[in-house]
This record gives sequence, C-alpha cells and structure tokens, in this order.
Amino acid sequence: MGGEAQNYAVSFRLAAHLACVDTPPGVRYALKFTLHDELQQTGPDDLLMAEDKLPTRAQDFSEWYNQLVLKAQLADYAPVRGCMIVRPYGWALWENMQQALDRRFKATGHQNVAFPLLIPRSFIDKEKHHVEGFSPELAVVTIGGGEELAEPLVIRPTSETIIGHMWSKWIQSYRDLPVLMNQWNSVVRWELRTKLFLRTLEFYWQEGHTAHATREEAEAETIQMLNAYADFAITDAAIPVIPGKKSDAEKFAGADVTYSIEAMMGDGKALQAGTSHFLGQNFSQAFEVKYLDQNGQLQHCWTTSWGLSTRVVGAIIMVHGDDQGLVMPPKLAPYQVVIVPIFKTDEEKKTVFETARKLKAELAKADVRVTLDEREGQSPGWKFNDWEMRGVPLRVELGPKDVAKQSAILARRDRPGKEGKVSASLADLPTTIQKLLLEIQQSLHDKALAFRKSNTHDAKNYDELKKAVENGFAYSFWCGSAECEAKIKEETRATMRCIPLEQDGASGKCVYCTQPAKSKAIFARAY
RNA sequence: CGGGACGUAGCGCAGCCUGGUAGCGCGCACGCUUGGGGUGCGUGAGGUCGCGAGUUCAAAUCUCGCCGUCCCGACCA
Repeated sequence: MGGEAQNYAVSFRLAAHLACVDTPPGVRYALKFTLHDELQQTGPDDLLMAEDKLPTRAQDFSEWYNQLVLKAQLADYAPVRGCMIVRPYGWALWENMQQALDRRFKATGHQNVAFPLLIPRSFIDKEKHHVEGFSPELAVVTIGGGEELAEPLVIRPTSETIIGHMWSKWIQSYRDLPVLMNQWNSVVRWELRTKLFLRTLEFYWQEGHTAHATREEAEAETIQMLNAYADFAITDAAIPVIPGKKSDAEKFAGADVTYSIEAMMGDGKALQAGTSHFLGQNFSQAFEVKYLDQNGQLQHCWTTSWGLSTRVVGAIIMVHGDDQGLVMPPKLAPYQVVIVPIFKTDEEKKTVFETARKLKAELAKADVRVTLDEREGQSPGWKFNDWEMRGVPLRVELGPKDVAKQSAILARRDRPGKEGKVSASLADLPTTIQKLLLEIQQSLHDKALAFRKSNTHDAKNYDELKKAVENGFAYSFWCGSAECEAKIKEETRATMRCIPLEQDGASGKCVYCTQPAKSKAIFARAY
C-alpha cells in the first residue's frame, strides 16, 4: 500500500497547522486564520480542513516541494523504490522543454538517433574511469528468457560505450566527421537517496554524442552545447544559470573536462541543471574509434557528450514556485492561460460559456496554449486556487458582468492577489495576453536573478564562506587543489559547484589555504 | 549501508497499551444549495487492517520473521 504517501502527510498536517500560525495577516489568509481558531476549539480532527494547503517554503522547503509535485499532478511515486511516474501535466512541461532544446540541437546540425537500453557489461569495463564511476550504480540483467545469460547486460546509465562501439564501425575517414548525434531516452542509475525529478533511479533526458577530427573542434562543440543549455535555461525556463567548469572531483567519470550550468534554488541550494563533457580521446581509445586523416595517418577521434534531464523540471519548481504553488514560465507552461467561467443561472452559464469558448478558440489561433475550466461542481474561487497551485501564468476570469461589458479580468500568477488583476477588453485580448506572457517570462527571470544575486556572497575568507553557504552561494578564490576542495566539503557540506567561465581576471588568495589563486569558484550546498 | 519514523477505504488518520461485530475526516457518486478568492446540507458506495508464521476459543491489536515507503546521514556526471 501507499506507505510513501503517509509520512509526508503526517508532516504536512503539522506543516499546515504551523502555516496557519506563521502566516502573516492579510485578505487571502483570512480563511486559514478562521480555521486555526476553529481548530483550537474543536480539536485536532478539524486540521483536516487545512489538509489541501501546502506547507510554506520557509517552514519546510523539502516538504513543500514533495507535496507540490504530487498535488500539482506533475508526478507520483512508482511502486518501485526511487522511481517516478511522470503524469500528463509534468510530461507536457517536459515535452515543451524537449521541443525548446531539440530546436537548438537541430539548428546546430545534430540528428536524433535511438540506441538500445541494454549494454553488454564488458563495454562498461573498457574505459577505466567510467567503470569506477558507474559500477556501484548499475542495474544488471543476468537472466533472459528464463536462462542465465552468458554475459550480463547492464541497463544503460548513459550510452558513451555502446555508441563508441558502433562508431568504431561507422567512422573510417576524416570525411565521416564530425558525427553529431543526440538521443531522447531514459537511463537508470541505482541511486541510494532519491527525490522526485531531482534524483530517481530512472530518469528522462537527452544525451548528445559527437565525434570530431580535432581536439579544438571537440572543445568548441562542448562549449557550444553548454551555451545552448544556458540559453535554454535563461530564455525558456527563465532560470539564470552560471556556466562553468567542474573540478576533477565533481566531473563525469571518463571525461577530461566537465562543464555545467549551475542554478540557485529557492532555498539557496545549488542544482546542476545541465552538463557538457569534453571526453578527449578516452572513449575513442577504449573503443578504437579511429579515422584516417588527410595525410593517411590513423587518428583517434575526439568526442563529447552532453545531457540535460527532467531534473530541470525540479529546478523550475524550486526556482519559480511560491507558497501558493507552482509558477510556470510562460514559454514552457503546459497551459499559458486558463479561462475560469463564472455564472449563477443557466442563462448566464450559456452566455458566459459561449463567450469563453469563442475566446479560447481565438487564443488558440494566436498560438496561446489555453484551457477552459469547464469542470462542474467547483466554485470559481476553488478553481482560482487550483490553477494557481498548478502554476498557470495567466488566468482569465469571465463572468456575466464581463460579457456585458465585453471585457475580462486578467490575473497574473507572478503577482498574487488583487494587484495582479487588470480588466481588459475582449476585442484585443489575444494581443494583451501575448504581451503579458512575455512580461511575466521576463519578470520571472529577473526575480530569480535578483534572488541569486542577493544570496551570493564574495566570500573573502573561510569564515565568510561558511556563512555564505548556509543559505546561498559563496563566490571565492580557490587555488585549485583537491585537498582544499575536500576540506571545504567535509567541514561545510558545500561542494565546488563550478569555476565560472566568466572571470573578472583578478587574482587573490585561496579561501581555504590562502595560497595564490587565479580564479574564483562557486561553493554551495547542492542537490 | 547506519540512525529515525511508519504501513488500517482512493488520500490522511484513530483504534493497538488493556485481544471480542473495523471507525472518523477528506475525496468520490447522487440530490438540493451555492457560485466574482478553497460554499453549505442530506443520502450513498467503498476495507484480504503490508506479507508470512506463531500464541489464543478468538489477532488490526500480543510475539517472531520478511517486504515496502519516507526522513536524516553516508553515497551521488
């Protein structure tokens, strides 16, 4: 049975109760206070009334996240530990992300492919670092068709090996290069500690794989795709990110250099939102991916790989979400606009729906992703809250008074309460809405960037670093030594997130050992 | 893998200590009411009490074992 669901609800109950106490007074919280007062009089059972409220982020960020994913119907726990089921609303968001990314991949000459789920165990063993990195988290198939397999198969944790194997057959000449491929799939890594979207045993992603004739070209590809991810995060997901280089301790097993984009979540923790690896010749040597160059010399290819996963769904939740629930960036939102009809009598219902359906068609025609909430039995107020929780960027409230005036109320999700509401005429609603959506997109990004800035500190010494990573990023000089990095991690639980590619060129003293340091790095506690 | 919590209706819980006909709320279905910020009332459907042994006339309840989930840590491109 759903034991997984029980515990969060236990704490949620408490959380809901505490939320009643902690929430500052205001119009929209009046109900909560009323409930709380009743609770005091009538006993704990009436807490049930508050059960569909979220905990606040300040009170329990982790619980807020867990609840929200389930309540907004983005995903649910699968019957297998650590696995998730992505529900239609969550998958619709992922599909929009896929499209936004796929566009960029195609524009830079990549083609989509599909490699198999099962990989011979021996393939993993061929690249030394890769084995070390992945062995503990492999799922292995040993029986097929009721028979013990001669060679165990692993469920792909990533596809470098099998792709390398095939490339060795396909690539012979410099004329065959570059090879620019990408695949959308899922991979399995046996993680010990899981959280919906952020770390699950199986997760959905894309993995790009490319092979090049020269180191320079492969390095340029690595950076190009890192930039594509950054552009996607900033312009489509409205998430400001820091592109940078990983330390040896944090890089991908098998890569020469790993780059990532790092984002700050609403609790000040860091999340690696995409990675791009320069693999050097590690895999081409292990799998003998070779080509004959213009001079008739046999050369090993230079390869790259890069990936971005459904983890970014988690980032969108944790960056933009507020105490009312999700806030979807308009460019990726499954629904950009929801129309909530308001009526009393059957006659009103008829005219309101007529106008609402017409409006929906017009918006759809203007390429706005719109839904009309035709559910029976729920009051408009209930629907307002429901769609706010689900993060729809813009709500259109349409009632008899509006139809009479040929106008509608627009409510912005990013500006809660009455301030976010304006009246707009029906005639030019599509234009007004398109403009508003762009505004919301921009304001989400700006707000997230302002938040990151205010929680990032140029920590000049170790004490300042310790303080900074309590609830944000420390941006500090680092000498580059693994020892300093390890000590910092051990003593503060903060890891070296990345060395930002953009540096101001100054040099200083390592935040830990005070030895000369040439570049600054981001340190933070991370998901 | 260590520490903690838990598993009873779709969901959240009570019942267990002290064994004796399985309960409450939400949700769901139906009806009325209400509807511009989480309406109110009534009626109704819904459960192998995680699984397996044991003790007992009798087990949701006591004993043992197993399985599973969540949280904290360790671990984690």
